[in-house]
Amino acid sequence: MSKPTPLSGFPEYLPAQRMIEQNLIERIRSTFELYGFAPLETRAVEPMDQLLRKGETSKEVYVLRRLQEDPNAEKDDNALGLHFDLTVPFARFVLENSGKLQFPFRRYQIQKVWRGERPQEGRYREFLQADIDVVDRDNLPFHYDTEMPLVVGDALRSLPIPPATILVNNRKVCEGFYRGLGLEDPDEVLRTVDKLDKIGPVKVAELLVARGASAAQAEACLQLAQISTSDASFVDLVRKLGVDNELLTEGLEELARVVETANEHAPGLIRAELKIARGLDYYTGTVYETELQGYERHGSICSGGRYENLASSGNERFPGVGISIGVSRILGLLFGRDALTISRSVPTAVVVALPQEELRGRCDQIARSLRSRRISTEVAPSAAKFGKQIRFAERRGIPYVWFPGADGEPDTIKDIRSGTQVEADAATWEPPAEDRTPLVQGV
RNA sequence: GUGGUCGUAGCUCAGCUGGUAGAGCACCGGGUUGUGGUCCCGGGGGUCGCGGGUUCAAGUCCCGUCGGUCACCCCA
Repeated sequence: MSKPTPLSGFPEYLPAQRMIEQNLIERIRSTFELYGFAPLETRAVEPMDQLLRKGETSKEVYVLRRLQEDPNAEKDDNALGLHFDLTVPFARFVLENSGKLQFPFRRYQIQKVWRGERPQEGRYREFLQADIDVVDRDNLPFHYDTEMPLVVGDALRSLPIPPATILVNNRKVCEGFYRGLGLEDPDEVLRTVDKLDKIGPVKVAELLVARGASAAQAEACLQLAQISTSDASFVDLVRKLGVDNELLTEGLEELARVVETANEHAPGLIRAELKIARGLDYYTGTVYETELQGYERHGSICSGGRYENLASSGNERFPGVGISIGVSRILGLLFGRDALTISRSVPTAVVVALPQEELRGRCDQIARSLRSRRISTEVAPSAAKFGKQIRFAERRGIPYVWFPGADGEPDTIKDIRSGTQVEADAATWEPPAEDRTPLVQGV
């Protein structure tokens, strides 16, 4: 068998990187719980009709199929697909368990998702998302829309990564504005305007006109899209464009609340950016996007929004709002620039040197004693020369080597970074707090 | 899914218009009968991503494929 090669879009990390990933996940998780979000995990698959319920993303869904399924069977309406986000499975879960949940229900979910897209840096076919959502029965108070950026802001700021800015918009602003202008197809306009950064205002205007807008309408759309403020001053800027529409007014009011709340609790975190659209078509109001300083061109690292109708069946309706941190994207981008480091490639804090194979039992006892105080310890693999045993630790970044004392002498422990070696008792020795676990740092 | 670009030792790369593979670092051993990181000496390691074609001869040309990356699409 020839040497296995990587699978495009399915990244695998070495232990050092996996420890960094786990470190970030843990910080995110604890922030989510700090805000009272309850843990949830849903199965990896959903029935296709659930996944496709909301749109034309079908091409991206990986379908699950048995190798030996009957080729003559009639086409399977219950075919399964891997979920491509965590919001749709969550909506299904809420409907399925609505009788057992208390509302408003807030949960977090940190899981892999799959999309059949062409991979590139920061874009994968299998990747990890850390998602929070709040849903309520019938009506979800708007203040949850203002809470989402605060939670995610705290989570992101707890990570050793560059500063992030949450960009926020509201579908009602755009739709109301376009309708107020007399444009028929707000979704189409939104899609076009969303390309502003990539193709520029001239091309966007051309496209809008090509799709039936007048020059004046196109110009107004562009003016709206170019509004970007860190406070609620965008409201006046929009008003000056002279479009009047009820939905627009409602959207402006909502968006202003999101921005003002963020500025009150987390200055510098948020920016109203009236050109962002978000792809997923189930968003109906607030939409979030997040740029990471220095990595703006690689797209959003954290997105979400308000969905009014995602979870509904019959006369039951559970509107929600949520946002998802793209853990894999953040890692991929930062790893690509060596912008995340870890102090060692293994969890081990102490290697117990082995003087002779016959003393392994004694070394195991030392290790057990250290482990009983939660100090990660391993015993050297063989009774090699001490120089080699020290090198074993050094290559892995392990900070301490423990030397059992020869015939009656006390044990000693050596900090191989400084070279200092002192007497130590396995029953009481403690490492400095910063050496207990590998240290993850941004560069 | 469409198109562009790149792919030589673990890493960074050299290899002229085709003539049967090299450097630095890393790694291993010895100098140093047991405490590393300096220095000296020595060593292992590549079917040049993979497959096919052209040619007397291909890392070097052509095609395909896989992988990385970029653009489109879409999006974490």
